[in-house]
Amino acid sequence: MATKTTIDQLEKQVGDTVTLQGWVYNSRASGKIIFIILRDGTGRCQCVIEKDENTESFFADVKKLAQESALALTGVVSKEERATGGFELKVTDATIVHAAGDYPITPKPHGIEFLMKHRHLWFRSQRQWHILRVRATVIDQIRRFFNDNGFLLMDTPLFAPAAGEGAQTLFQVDYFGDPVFLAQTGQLYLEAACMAHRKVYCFGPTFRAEKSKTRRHLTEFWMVEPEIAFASLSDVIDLSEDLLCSIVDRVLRDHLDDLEALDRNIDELHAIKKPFHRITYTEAADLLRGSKAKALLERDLVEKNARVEELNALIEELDATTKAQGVKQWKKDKAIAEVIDRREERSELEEQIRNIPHHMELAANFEWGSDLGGSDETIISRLHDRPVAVTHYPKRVKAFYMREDRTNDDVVECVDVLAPQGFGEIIGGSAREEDYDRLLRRIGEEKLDRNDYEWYLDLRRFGSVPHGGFGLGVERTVAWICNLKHIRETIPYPRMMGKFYP
RNA sequence: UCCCCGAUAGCUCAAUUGGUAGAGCGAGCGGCUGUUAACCGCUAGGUCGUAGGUUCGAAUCCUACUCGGGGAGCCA
Repeated sequence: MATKTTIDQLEKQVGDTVTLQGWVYNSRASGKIIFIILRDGTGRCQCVIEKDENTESFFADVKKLAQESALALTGVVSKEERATGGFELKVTDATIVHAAGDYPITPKPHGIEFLMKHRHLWFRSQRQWHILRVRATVIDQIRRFFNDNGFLLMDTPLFAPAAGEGAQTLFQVDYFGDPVFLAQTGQLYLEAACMAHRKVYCFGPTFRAEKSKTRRHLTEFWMVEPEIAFASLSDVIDLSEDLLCSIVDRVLRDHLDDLEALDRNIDELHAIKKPFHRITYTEAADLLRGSKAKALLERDLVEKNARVEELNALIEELDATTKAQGVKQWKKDKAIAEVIDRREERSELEEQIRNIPHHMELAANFEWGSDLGGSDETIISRLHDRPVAVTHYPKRVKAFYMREDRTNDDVVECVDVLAPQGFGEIIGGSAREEDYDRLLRRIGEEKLDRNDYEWYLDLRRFGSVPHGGFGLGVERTVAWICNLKHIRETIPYPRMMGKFYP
């Protein structure tokens, strides 16, 4: 009797007769031998069926199975260098669990619209499988980090009566006839909770009705928010460093194979160590206006133009291959697929090249007082090899609850942590205003309705202390760690502007 | 809300620039004993996003709309 096992256990079972249950990832057959790449959720394994007296009863049926058909295969495990994964199952028995119909996602290139429509099937594909494994570990490490460091989980409501920050970007829902909003942060509730439990965090989905269709935005995403009583801005930054380092270390420990499959530069991740760079907004503004930023963009322009030339030549060459006589079809297929990729790269570069002069202008003419734009963040993060904590933004571009700098009323004690390699903001946090009068004044200045914040003002009436925290976006973190161009691949079912299927 | 790009077979793309709509993959049938996105032969598969316009003639040119992609603003 063969024992049931999974593909991730095969290295301990060489020589044994085992049963694998899984799905046909790909299959190739000739007259008397079938190669099935079986995937079982834990990995992929090549299974070989040779036609003989043992296999005759099912050989023809298995040979006909379409991609993603489900089956159980029994056979002897061997080490096999020729096979993907390094192991092979020589099949002696097979049970067809379900013969699949015409599976839409073939092992050929597909467009993003098609893949998104088939997200429920797409995440069976190899690359998506690796990404979602890393996501699960990132989330697990976040929970562990806080649980192991004395933080208490405090769930905050998803139905919220008023805005946390700005009301324009909230989803309104009908709550038994009353309008309420889907929460875009649990922070205010956490501030109350940290006065009861000192160190707390919340972790859950959050909703933003921002009308942005970019690679960095989802309307529903996951955010973890810690909040600590008796904490200064510097304590908040220390915590963000420790958290990010622990996430990166854990992923490097447990997911090297996934990162390699995703073509992630591992050295760049190994470089993520404390301390991060800390600069003030004012220093960032100087940096933007300075010669380093200018030189970076000028070099960019030269390099990107050179790359476009390179791509032009490459595309021409590949095009010739696809049209040449006597070239094997699979070589043409590969050339066509590469042409598509290279053209996409080229059109992206061309857009970037078009934007660079504008970005240079924005950076060179950056005025103290305005918020850092996306291109500004990219410049700052690319001028550093580790994450950068940018602190002390002008008061008027930040939220009302942020603590005013007691030495300079124009700025607040806040921090944005920018991921390296131009990935941009993954953390936003601050020390919170603990002074009753100052907070009340800020509520007035922002023209918020004081009545909505009476309970929040209570926190400044009864044992108010300095406190602070931050929010970390899970999807942006995963995109950075996995080096993904687009955030939509970091969550099983992405919700974006105008998209909620499947 | 604004700017740029796109829409042709189930999928990914061609169509000599205005002159009879084509290939690969996938699907079906047949062949092949070590394949790595296997290979070889045959078959089926189309209201060229929608609606107008220009023209002897439109997938191709023009206008509007719809949908999608990328970016700006805003943000994690």
